[in-house]
Amino acid sequence: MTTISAEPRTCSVARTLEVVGEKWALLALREVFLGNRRFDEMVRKTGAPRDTMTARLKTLVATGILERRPVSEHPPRFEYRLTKAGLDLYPVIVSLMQWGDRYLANGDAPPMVLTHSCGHALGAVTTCSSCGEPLLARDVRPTPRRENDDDIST
Amino acid sequence: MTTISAEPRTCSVARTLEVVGEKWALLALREVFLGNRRFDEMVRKTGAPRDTMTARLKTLVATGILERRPVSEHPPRFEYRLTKAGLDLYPVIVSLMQWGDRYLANGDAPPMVLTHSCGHALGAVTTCSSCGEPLLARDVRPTPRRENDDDIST
DNA sequence: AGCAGTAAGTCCGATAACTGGACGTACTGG
DNA sequence: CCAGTACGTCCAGTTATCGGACTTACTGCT
Repeated sequence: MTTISAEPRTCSVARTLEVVGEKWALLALREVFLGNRRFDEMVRKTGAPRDTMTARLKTLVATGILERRPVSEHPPRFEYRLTKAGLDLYPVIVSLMQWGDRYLANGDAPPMVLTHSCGHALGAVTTCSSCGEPLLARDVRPTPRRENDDDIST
Repeated sequence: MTTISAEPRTCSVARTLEVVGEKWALLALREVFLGNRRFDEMVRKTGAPRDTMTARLKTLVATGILERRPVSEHPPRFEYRLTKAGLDLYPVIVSLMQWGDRYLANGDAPPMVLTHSCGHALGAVTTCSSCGEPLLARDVRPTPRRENDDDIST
């Protein structure tokens, strides 16, 4: 009875990284979140090679994170807009930024400050949706599975 | 008066991605968060080439995200443990997982469920630390700077 | 003692991806 | 007509990644 090699774990982290797990993809998204939806702008503000940006945008569109829509017919111009799925990647971007502000700042002020609509500078906290407490790694465990951990029963 | 090219924006997202902005680095971290701290285990569970894993772990250690500590002298064995900085990357991993669960599940159940110490299955919500509201991209704006946006005054 | 096995890497050659820069096309505005 | 912008594509050179074999240092079994 052959067991399918359970080894490389397929989890949602891995799946997500197949799509956005690369510097330029995430930086392109950062720009879109900042309101810059045009190809050249993304290239300039991120520093990505145009080729690479083309490729990343293509997969972001293919996965339904961005939508490429014409914004002018006659000089053919396009805009990349966030879909619902794209908007939901905001926590990823914000947590990356938050971490960088804390640990890569070299004592300088953060290079960019965001303001929340409540009027304060943004600090993001990831919380448990059930109890509302800030999320700490030590408070979280994989839920034990009914079946063998390495094998899925028929 | 030469202005430093303001073009490729240096923000904390970019800085953070220089360190963890790659699939295998994040997947290695996922494993450490799940309690697998050994080289071979990370290789097996992530599917990364051993070479690449070596390289990633090296930079994670160099940046102070992981600590490589001997766990046995005589068969020389090592363990990679999260530092404080490493633990603070938890929100990044969790948001990636969360997003994958929502958008890459194909209607299947999430491949892994986490349980929070409050007793419920983990759903993570990123909130504003000032007002506590769930964070939506549309409620956040870059804080206007005093000086020109592209130039830093002397 | 001899053999199998594990842990933690290193080394290798083939392939794939990334890179910067030049180029193409389709326009607008002066 | 010329300069400029937007949105790419094409190229050739460099770098990174990949899977697999190999090394070193042990332990445990027979």
